[in-house]
Amino acid sequence: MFRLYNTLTGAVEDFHPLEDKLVRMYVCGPTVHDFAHIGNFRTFLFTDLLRRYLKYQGYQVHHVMNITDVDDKIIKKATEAGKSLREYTDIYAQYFLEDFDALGAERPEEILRATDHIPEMIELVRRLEASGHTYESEGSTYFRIATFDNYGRLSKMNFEGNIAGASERVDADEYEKADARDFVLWKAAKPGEPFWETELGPGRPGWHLECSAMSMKALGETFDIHAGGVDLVFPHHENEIAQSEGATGRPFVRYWVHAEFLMVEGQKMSKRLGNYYTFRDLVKMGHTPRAIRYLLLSAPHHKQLNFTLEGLRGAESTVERLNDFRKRLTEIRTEGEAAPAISELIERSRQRFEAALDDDLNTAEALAAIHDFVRETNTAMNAGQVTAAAAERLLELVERFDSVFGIFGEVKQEMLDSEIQALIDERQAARKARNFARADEIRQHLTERGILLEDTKEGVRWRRKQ
RNA sequence: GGCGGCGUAGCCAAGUGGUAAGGCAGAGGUCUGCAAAACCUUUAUUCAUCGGUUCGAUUCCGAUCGCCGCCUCCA
Repeated sequence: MFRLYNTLTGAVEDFHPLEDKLVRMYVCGPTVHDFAHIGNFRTFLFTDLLRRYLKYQGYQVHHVMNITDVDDKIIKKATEAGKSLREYTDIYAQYFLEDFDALGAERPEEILRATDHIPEMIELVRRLEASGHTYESEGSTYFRIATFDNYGRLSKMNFEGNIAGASERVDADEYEKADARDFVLWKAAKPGEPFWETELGPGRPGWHLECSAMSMKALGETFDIHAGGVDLVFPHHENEIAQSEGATGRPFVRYWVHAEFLMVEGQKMSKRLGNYYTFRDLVKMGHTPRAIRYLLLSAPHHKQLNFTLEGLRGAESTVERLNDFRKRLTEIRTEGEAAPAISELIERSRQRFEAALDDDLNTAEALAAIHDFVRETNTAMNAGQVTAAAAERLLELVERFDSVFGIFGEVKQEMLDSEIQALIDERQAARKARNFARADEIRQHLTERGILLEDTKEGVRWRRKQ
């Protein structure tokens, strides 16, 4: 039985979707104003693993992800760049999807952009108005928290203790709100900023409104899973619940799942500390998308993960080993029946793998099952105990494992944009060079192609000739 | 100030009231003309510190130290 930690109830629960074999899930996607960093991708790779494991278990998954393409930061940057909102966000939305693909994430069934759903958002605000949850102030429309009894249930916030700190922020806020916790549904247009002319007046949507409107449009008023990073629990997800349930009077989401923060070298990632990495930064340093994927998935989503470059180098080795293992299995030609011990190994490994993932997606334990399986299979292959017939069954299990993790094998070329592909090609050339480091002709071969090799005590290093 | 999480070998990290998964790195070995690659074996008397509960605690409780998150845009 698949069990998931539900932030709403604070407990690990058996997972039962609303509809027998269909899972409806919504993931809060990126705000596209810059390249996404690896912390962002930890969340998206986690939700990718979640959708893959649901499919592994035979569910059909309807996975929706939004792209936030309007907010203060985007407006500021687009203006600076002299581009329209759409022109500007198109660029970064495209980069995001390229990175997403390169990391081996499966595309959600629907990817929705906020600015394509203004009418749905207006409609939602109208419903909230009708049920008395809103008020208008200086052309903006706000949600009145006092009208929603369950406010704070998801984040378990103690608002009493926060009042002092909160009131200072209210004074500094540029909008007039009746209560510090009230949030904006529809922001009045400001001079020089993009706006939509609607029945609520000229303006643009509040961030929280986007997700409520799009998720309910795509998945219905009540759906199974809503996921995102932990930092969205409050206020974003709390506000989504207020908006959605305030409008429909029905439960909004059944399982709230949150991915914990990614730490970098023991600290919060920040540009100031110089530990801020985008996916492309790491690729330019010579790392492969597969290893980055492996590392980001290697710890369970409910715990903080400490990202280190040493760990990433380790992940490179691990992923290469897994890839070599699979290749080795495909090359077995020995005839004969599969030995009973092989069947036992397959069954035992599969059960351990599933038990680990059933337990709130314990990826560390599931990977341990894979590694033990790899080692035992290698030992059997060394002993000549694996026939082609056995290898075929072993490979089936590898493919089953990989349908969830996506860490064996290489990324399909067509999924990568040319810049990323060029960097990976160099990396693979370098790996070959390392394997034949003392073979002069190979060295010369690479040198002619613009890759310089230099010997260090850690092995052969490579760099591109300028 | 309010609320919450974490601290396990050089690094990443799982886990449990009964005596420490897995990966990387390191060491040894198999194979190989020598290497490389591949593969195997091995590596924490110990789980931040100090107390307490218990027959027994890394696991429960308390204190201390350290790190982190949310409360404000944020994956």
